[in-house]
Amino acid sequence: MVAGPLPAPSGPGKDRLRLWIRLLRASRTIEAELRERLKKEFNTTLPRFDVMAALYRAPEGMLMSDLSRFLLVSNGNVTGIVDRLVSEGLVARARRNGDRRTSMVRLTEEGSKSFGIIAAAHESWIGELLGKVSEDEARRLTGMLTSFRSNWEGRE
Amino acid sequence: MVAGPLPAPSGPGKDRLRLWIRLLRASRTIEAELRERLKKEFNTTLPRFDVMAALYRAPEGMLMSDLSRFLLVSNGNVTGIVDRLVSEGLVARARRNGDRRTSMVRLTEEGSKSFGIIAAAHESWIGELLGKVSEDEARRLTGMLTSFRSNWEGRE
DNA sequence: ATATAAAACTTTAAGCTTGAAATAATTTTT
DNA sequence: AAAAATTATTTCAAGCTTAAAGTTTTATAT
Repeated sequence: MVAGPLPAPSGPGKDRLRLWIRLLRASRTIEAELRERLKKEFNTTLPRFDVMAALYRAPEGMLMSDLSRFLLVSNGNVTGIVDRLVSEGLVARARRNGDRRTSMVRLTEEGSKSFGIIAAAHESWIGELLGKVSEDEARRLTGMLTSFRSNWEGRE
Repeated sequence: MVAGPLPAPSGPGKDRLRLWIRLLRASRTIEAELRERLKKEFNTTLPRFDVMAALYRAPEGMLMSDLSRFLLVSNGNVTGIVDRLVSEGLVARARRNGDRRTSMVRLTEEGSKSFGIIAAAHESWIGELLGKVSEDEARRLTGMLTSFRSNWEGRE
């Protein structure tokens, strides 16, 4: 029994494997393009952008653990990124009276202004990069991915 | 003109932005789970797995630049990962007579055996993690992502 | 009240990642 | 043939990433 010269994978489960590979390649392709443009146009990075985007939606601020949960990255990771954003004056940590273990992290005035500009460019880039996906197709795909997410969250 | 307390984004282009966010979250969620299982079950990493998967499909070997192009990562990155795989005895570099700048990289006997085992587990994990996506839906999604890719490759 | 456990973070070590600079070999131009 | 340009790869510095271990503070149990 010989496998032959690399036939297209087939059999039960292969459709899902193929889906995963396509999904991964699509997101890596777009991610690479965004990373490059963020660097070139605004001298920043995707992780910094992600943190700022999360904080932009939360004017009252977020805990480090909120950030880490929301962004799907580890605690220690967020510490480093926030450290750098703080040293650049884009983000501030505010000690809390109630619980001295935690601190509220939020955008500074400058951070908020800066993010607004970058976010506008970011949105138009996405429009460009996904331009060939019709609005209708975009909604259908989004729907499928949303149902994936709720299934995921509901797993034991 | 006030933005209001964070309404769901709407307007032209918002559907594509939302799609991108969902796409990114789905792939990060799955990636994190795979990374954790690869570490726990086989004491390896996703980048190592990716390199070995590419080499598994190419018994005759691949150039470093082939690997880097195929995996969508930088040249220097591949150098490091291959270095580690070589030091673990899973991959070998073979100098070529024709062009002494390049070397053919391929799986060793051990690497190939090891990858076979890991790949089987990997495929069943994907089946499990995407289990709620029906085979039919998987094919539809894959089709959309494939057309994204060909559009992408055809852009100037 | 004291000890124990839990929670929120930070630190650390190892590895991944990129873009840019450096090396070395090959090809093209003059 | 010598010089210049190109190609394939590695090295480097800076930053991202994780899991695990360590700190400090708060909550719970005895």
